Amino acid sequence: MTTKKATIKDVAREAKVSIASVSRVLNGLGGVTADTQEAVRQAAARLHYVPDSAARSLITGRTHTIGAVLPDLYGEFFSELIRGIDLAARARGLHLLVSSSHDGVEDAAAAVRAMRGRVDGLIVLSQFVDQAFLEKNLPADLPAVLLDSPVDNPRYPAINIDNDAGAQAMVGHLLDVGHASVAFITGPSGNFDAQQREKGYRAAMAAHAPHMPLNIIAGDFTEESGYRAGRELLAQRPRPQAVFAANDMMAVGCLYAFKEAGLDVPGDIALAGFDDILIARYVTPALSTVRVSITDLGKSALLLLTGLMEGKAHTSPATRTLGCDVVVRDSCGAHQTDVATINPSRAG
Amino acid sequence: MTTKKATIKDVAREAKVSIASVSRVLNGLGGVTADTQEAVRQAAARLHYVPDSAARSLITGRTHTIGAVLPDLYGEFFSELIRGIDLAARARGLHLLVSSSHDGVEDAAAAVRAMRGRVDGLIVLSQFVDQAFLEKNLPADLPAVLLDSPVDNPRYPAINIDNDAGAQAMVGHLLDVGHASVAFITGPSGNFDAQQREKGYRAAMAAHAPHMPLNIIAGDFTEESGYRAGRELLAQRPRPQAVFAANDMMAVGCLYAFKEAGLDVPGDIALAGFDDILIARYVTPALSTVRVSITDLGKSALLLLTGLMEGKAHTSPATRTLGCDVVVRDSCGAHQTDVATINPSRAG
DNA sequence: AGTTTTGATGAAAACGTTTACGTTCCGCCG
DNA sequence: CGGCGGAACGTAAACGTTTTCATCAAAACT
Repeated sequence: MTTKKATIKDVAREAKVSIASVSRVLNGLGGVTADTQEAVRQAAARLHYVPDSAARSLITGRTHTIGAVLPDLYGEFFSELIRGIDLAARARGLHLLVSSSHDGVEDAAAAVRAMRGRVDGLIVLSQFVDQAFLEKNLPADLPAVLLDSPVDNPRYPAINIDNDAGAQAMVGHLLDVGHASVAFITGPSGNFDAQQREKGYRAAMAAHAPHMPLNIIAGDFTEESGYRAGRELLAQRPRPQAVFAANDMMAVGCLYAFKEAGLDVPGDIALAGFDDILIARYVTPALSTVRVSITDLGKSALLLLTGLMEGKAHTSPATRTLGCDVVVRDSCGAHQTDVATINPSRAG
Repeated sequence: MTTKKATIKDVAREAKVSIASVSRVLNGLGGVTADTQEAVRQAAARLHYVPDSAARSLITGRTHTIGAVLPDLYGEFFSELIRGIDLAARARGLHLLVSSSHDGVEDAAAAVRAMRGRVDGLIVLSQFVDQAFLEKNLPADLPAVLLDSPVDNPRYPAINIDNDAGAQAMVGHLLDVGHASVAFITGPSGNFDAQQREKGYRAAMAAHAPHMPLNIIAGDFTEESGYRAGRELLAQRPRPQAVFAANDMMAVGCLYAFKEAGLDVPGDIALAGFDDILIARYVTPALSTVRVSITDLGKSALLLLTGLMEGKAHTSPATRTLGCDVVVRDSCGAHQTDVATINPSRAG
């Protein structure tokens, strides 16, 4: 019973062949007779041999690992994203190195640099990442794809959620159902998603209700800020007939403000959010929202990345867009439950 | 402008010293004059030198990476767990390699084996993992800690959630509040958590209501199974006064079955779950449940693992237990909202 | 039968580090 | 003044692979 770990040499000795042949067999390179194959396989099994990945990486220059740099793992969004990435990575035999929980530019930079040499490619989602950041911290030879980023550069392909179209569709829906005045609760000012959703709100209002004044309240994506925004809206005279929050958590906060005031949703005031987080289905009334398939986002990112890694560098456009679906539940006052696909330009 | 990545040799040449000195400076090993230090530092900066981690791992045998093997990333539990692990790992300068989404024994075995050589330590959470599995797939020299596992062996320290005490406390609470008959919805039969929660239910009933017959319905942790169990319970005569589901998702499913039947919760029937998932707070009525700090679980696991990696092999007991808190909300019929710490034996 | 082609195999170089071991130099003590 | 110890630094071995190249036998041609 050997307690040391077996190396390729041990297998070679055990199988009475050279290390080259062992390597050939185990990597399926061919040029080996069936007999030696068998001998090597058995020897390897007998010794419980597992190739040392460090040595392999050193010589091949590949790690079979991809890295994911994320701002924080908190909440459903990131867990779903990682899950999507991991699922797709596993299917292609790749490992996943995650690095999250950094809340400053320096933190993010360190995370990206630490990936150097450990991964074959990188998926980056961070509001701190812009063109300059990448040029400074990203090794030139490391393929990377950006998520949810305003950077538009062929060297760094990006996948974005179609926030604009999603928001437009939802606002359009609210207006269609008969709510004349629609208020909007924004996300944090620096957030790219939040900006685009606001843009969509403005565009939809301009298109469908050009005569109505815009009604925009500041929020920061937290439930708490949604609650505050809700109270603010309640104080308005006349009260808006519908409220569209830039994300679901704020919509939920808003809902609690309305409930607290004794209002009936959607009877007295309609409400809608964005993201379709799990909770949306479970609050009362169930929240109408805009769904984005986060798992798909992760999957698309990985696929795009592996494409890059395999050398098809500039065949694809710099930026892709992932469509959203309006999910009509009870909170918006349209009585059927239905899913309408808004933007069919799904990436992948 | 060199397009190739710089190696230690390039730095040595640039600084006009030997590679050994470069290594010494960059690793802070001492035995170098201030002059050479400075020269090396500058050369390294000039060339944007970053040590190759594969080469380093090969010679040192350390990767500065720890691996997490999980069954699936779906749901809040795993996202919180990973977050806890990542947070603690980052604080100690360790990277995190995750491997999830495997649903068979073979899958799990492959995942564990693939970690060989890539990580310095392993955190494993999988219902497929038992003593034999570990002996077969885990390299003898790889430190590992188990999560939520029945294995009790000093070689594989484990951290478990105190499901038993948590379940006992909740059932005790339900009885205390005045619900004479408490039914229980089980989890999947193979699941360790589920088994322990059932054990807790039985123990609490035996202790507080020895005359009452046990009322156990099968479930599998899904919302759907909770719904079915709820309908089954509704058909019982007499109807139980309270229902304790082995996890929150089933409790939610159950809640919908009750609502559908027009029952008032907790007026007509009380309800409680286990896990304190995010949704628990948002359903109506808010769900009473047993909270376990999953982030702490991840953190404790990582701390225990680093302890192992640093050689303190057998100083700690084989199994630790992480306490739970009963969270009283509206669904159980006790009117105050309150958190009571049940088991103060927190690991860490 | 002689020559070429083919295919299997092994020897050895290479990857970029860390580190054990020499070497050199200098100051110090006896 | 000779030897000795220690600090600074360089040389080279080692880590475990993959891969190129040479070798060799056998099969395939002429």
